[in-house]
Amino acid sequence: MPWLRVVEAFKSPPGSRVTIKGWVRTRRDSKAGMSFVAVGDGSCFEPIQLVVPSSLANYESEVLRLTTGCSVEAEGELVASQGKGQAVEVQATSLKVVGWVDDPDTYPVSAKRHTFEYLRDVAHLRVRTNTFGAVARLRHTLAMGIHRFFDERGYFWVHTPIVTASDCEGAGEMFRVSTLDALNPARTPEGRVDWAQDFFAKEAYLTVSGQLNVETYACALSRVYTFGPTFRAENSNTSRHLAEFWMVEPEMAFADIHTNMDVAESFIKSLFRCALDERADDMAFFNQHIDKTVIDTLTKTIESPFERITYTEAVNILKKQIASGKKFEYPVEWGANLQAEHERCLTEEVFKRPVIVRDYPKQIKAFYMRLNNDGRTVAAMDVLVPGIGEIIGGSQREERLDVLDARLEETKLQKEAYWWYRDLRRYGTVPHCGFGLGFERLILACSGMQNIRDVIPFPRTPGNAKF
RNA sequence: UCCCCGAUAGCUCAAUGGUAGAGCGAGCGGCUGUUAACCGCUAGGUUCUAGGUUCGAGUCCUAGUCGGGGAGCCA
Repeated sequence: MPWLRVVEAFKSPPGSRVTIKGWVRTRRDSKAGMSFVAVGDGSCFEPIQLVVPSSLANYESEVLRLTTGCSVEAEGELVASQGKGQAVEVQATSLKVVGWVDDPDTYPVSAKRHTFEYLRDVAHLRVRTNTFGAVARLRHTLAMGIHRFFDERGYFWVHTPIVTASDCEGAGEMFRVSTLDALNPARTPEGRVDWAQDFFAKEAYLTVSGQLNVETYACALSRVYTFGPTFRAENSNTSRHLAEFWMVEPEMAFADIHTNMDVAESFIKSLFRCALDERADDMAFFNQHIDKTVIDTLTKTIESPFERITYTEAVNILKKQIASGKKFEYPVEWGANLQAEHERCLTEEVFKRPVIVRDYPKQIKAFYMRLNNDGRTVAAMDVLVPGIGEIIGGSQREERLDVLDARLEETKLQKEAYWWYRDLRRYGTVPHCGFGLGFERLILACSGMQNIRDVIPFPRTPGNAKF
């Protein structure tokens, strides 16, 4: 009898003889001489119902003792269901218990509602719930969608390093990577820690971005992207930050900020479409139980163009909002960073759809962003979406060596440390651009989930690296 | 890191400074082609930790730990 995943069983014709393997979700007994056992194996949202007759030899001894979480292996015939609630079910001819649940009373994910906060403490078991199973499948589907999007457009996936010994990565606290004895490190004659004796013979860290590395590949392969884990040692305690998260960073040669915006917009839309088309079962669940507007939001986002404005226009719009009575905690002033409340106002109240803001004052952006002709703004862009805020940050890169050097000087960075980055501008430089998309923030947007800790299997945050 | 809120049964939550309760889950029984099943019974507690105030603290005070919401940093 062929072993079918539940998702395959649902697609098989009635009369098929099948083997199902999975975990018990619920059990209901009927005095009509049978038990109904819902079994899920994670292959799709819906569990499949086994109809287990009381005539089985182990019915009294085992089937009636099944509880949520037990693993089972059942054989039977796929039949049209006599009951409501499911089209097909398995009329079981045998049911073998593979693994019991030790103590059903304390099984952490019993068949009842649990809060997400509680489930984070049992992250090893929470994926057995409806919500976390759906998130896990959506996460996979979006990851595959990302690779497909770029593959179809001729981008090459570049595996930029996780460990970086070049201190070129700029802003953001980094995690140190070291094999020195923390209690008794090698020391220089002056008594300082002697990093020359460390594993990489210099200070090393976990990457905060693959961008600088991937630029080198863009300046040879033309269209490339990275997709991998990223680490930030910031003490951020919010529902939108993780110490370890996944980031997608495309980088394109012979392309300017406008191409960058075009790619970012079609990228987001493509992924929203991917979620709706390929995870319809899980999306229906999210829409019903997590966020009743999520499918509508994704659909509308796909159908309408993103708003595109400059930072200067954004400031003017926000000032008009204030003039007509809108209250902000922080002032709106040209030259200052847009606060979360300002970004939210733009995307949620003024335009009510995704907004791309570009051309920010150079003093609030990174050294590598291309200086505009006005001499005071750079070709940077942020994509803001309702409910999440910033989901993408990117820019056209400064390809002119003299301008780059001037910016390095302005921001008090050491030219020598960026020697290979500067080489790209010395040898056949080209206009190029790219952006970074927070993968978990994308999953938040697609699912309607509220907390970023619930869309990654094992979240790492300040003070927490359990599991 | 800053501001605010919280921690009581396996889970979600009640309890005026005066005998710690309910719903769900679990166990047992009943009923039923069941499906958030339903009905009855039973078990289940170091009230986060350490101090303090009080005749008496789940409740008030102090410190800590953990969690949530918001802010900053960003993706």
